[in-house]
Amino acid sequence: MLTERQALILKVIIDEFIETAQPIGSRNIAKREDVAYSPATIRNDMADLEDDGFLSKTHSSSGRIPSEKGYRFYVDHMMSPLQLSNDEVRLVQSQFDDRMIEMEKVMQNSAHILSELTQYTTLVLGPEVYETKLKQLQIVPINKQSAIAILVTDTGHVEHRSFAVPSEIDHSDLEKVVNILNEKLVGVPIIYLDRMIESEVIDLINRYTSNFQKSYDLIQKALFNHQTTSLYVSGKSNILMQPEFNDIEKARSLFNVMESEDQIAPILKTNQEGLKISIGHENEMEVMNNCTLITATYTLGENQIGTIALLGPTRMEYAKAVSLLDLWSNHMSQSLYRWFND
Amino acid sequence: MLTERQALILKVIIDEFIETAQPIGSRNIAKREDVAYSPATIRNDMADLEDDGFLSKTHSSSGRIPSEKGYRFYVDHMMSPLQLSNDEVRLVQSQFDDRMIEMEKVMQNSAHILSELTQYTTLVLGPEVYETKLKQLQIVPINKQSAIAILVTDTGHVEHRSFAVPSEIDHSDLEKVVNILNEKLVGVPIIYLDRMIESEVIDLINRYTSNFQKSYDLIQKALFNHQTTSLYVSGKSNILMQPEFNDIEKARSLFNVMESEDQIAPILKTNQEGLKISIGHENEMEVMNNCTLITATYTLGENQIGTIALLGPTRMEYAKAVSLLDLWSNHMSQSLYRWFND
DNA sequence: AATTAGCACTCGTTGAAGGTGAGTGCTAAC
DNA sequence: GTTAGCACTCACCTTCAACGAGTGCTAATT
Repeated sequence: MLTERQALILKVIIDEFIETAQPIGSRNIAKREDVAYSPATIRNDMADLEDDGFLSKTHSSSGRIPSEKGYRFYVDHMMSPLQLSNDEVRLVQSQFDDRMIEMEKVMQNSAHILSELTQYTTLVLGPEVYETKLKQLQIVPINKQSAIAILVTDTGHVEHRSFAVPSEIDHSDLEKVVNILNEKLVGVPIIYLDRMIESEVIDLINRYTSNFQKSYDLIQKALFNHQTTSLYVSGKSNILMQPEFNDIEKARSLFNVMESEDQIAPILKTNQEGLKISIGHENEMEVMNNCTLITATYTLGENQIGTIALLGPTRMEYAKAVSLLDLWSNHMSQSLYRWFND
Repeated sequence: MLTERQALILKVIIDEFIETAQPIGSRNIAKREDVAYSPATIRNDMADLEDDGFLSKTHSSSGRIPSEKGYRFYVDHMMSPLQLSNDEVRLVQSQFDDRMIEMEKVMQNSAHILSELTQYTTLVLGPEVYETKLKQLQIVPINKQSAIAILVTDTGHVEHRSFAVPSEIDHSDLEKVVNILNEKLVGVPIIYLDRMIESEVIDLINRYTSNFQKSYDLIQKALFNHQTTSLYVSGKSNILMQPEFNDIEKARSLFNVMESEDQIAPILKTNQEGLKISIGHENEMEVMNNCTLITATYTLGENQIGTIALLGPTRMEYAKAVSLLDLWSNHMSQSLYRWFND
């Protein structure tokens, strides 16, 4: 479809535009060493590329900028994976050493490091709680009126809530109920806890005193009654550094979306395996129409358990972003496998 | 020092400027019902107020804007505490019901609600860990190679870290060590844990097998080896909504500071009791020279344990910000007292 | 037939010039 | 002590012209 020369010109324009954020003119392209054609020739090809929708102009006599179709072609057919620097690779590897590790920290850290390395905003969506299984329940009394309930899952996720303890309930009551719950529920997937309690535990508890029931109610409220989608966002303010957000209104509306977990989480969830790149209007959300979102999934064993994503302007350093995200998600999946599979 | 009329004019200018962010002219002041003087009279007083440093101009024929000295005078002498709306008061109260409660959630929630109510950025600095005492240690094995160590304090703070377990160490070893630690260390202030271990526990552990020592090392690394300053920031992007940050460069530099816990925490720490208002250049940090920071401390019993602050432009709704922060910190202190003192 | 040189044309950007209006300071009158 | 009147200032807006980076088209060159 594209001649070799057209492809070269498209690539040069995209590469330059990614770097400078300025429209690219034919004369500047001709100056490059790897381009051996005159400005006029280049102009002809540019006109063709524009006709075919790969380029556009900001006004009738301006240089060209890539269109979304241009980026799409670039990403699908011409992008050479960037050789990451040794420093970068080493930094990524060092994040996954064998020392202390737990889900929250991994995700937080991932968001942080990737946003540092790319200067884009990083979004990490953690494992759905219901994919994981109960490892242990624990009650820690704080004082006469309050206690903390702690739930640990087999992925090392720790949930905790404190709650008020009515005076008629003794800590030993709580403890006994927790023992019963642990006995019956350890190993049960979090999502089935409710059903399991219904069928296996309720009867057992009802056999005992009313305090047991009350204790159970407390624990139930504290631990089983809330959904957790764990979303970590880092480098939100990097978006401000991009010239496409010099218009402060655009920055404001994008920030508003990123502040809202409800709006972000679904975008990250609807996701096939591997890397996915959504350019400009391929993003459903209107405020992201001048952004690119690259998502990668990570796995625990065979299960996809979460998503990690980079959000930047459509003028994104695709090669670098893709390479990094790929490297990271692979390392992460491998490490999770090592840590959480016996 | 100021005549009554001058004070009135100063107050009107500040009130109007807080609302509109525009320089205020004499004619507009004269139009107000509560001002019975002609523009010329007002102009004379404005000139005097400018001579005394309470007002300034953006250019020679512009209206007046408050100077930092003007705000300072306003805050110290003329600000009438705002009657908060019933909705607001009720909302604040409802946040401190007696149900499930724990430090992290309180702080997170405080930051969130206050930034919603004020539209400024809210910063909450949590209790220094070393002010609190150990309530319980716990180890939860995840699988053969990893376990999670959980530390609970008497303020309901929960720290947890997972760590790799070498093959030669059995979970029963870990458990025994934790038992010893709990026996000796419960009730000890977190800051003294190290010393206490040195003097009381090490000997005890050394009497047992080398696996005990290794187990202890693991736990030590996981739990006792990191400082926690818990800083919660909410509504950072609110700063973007303020017209004084239409200049995106200013917004960028302020964001950079707010992203860095190291730079923010000290500002919140150096703090006397009660409310403190730092206007413009009273803030040491240069990027905050056009901001006002209002900090309030909250207590647990007699001890100040943390700080809660609002950051906005110098043109801040002082009356509302102060009233809300005051109301909130009082409620918070009272609730903490109820929850964490027997 | 493909490439390139030449040239007229487009249009955003910059800066100067002039008009407008909200504001001031000063003086003189009330 | 207060106010009316008036000249003055200056940010802001609009208009206009010059500039230049870029284009498209045509004709010449390879």
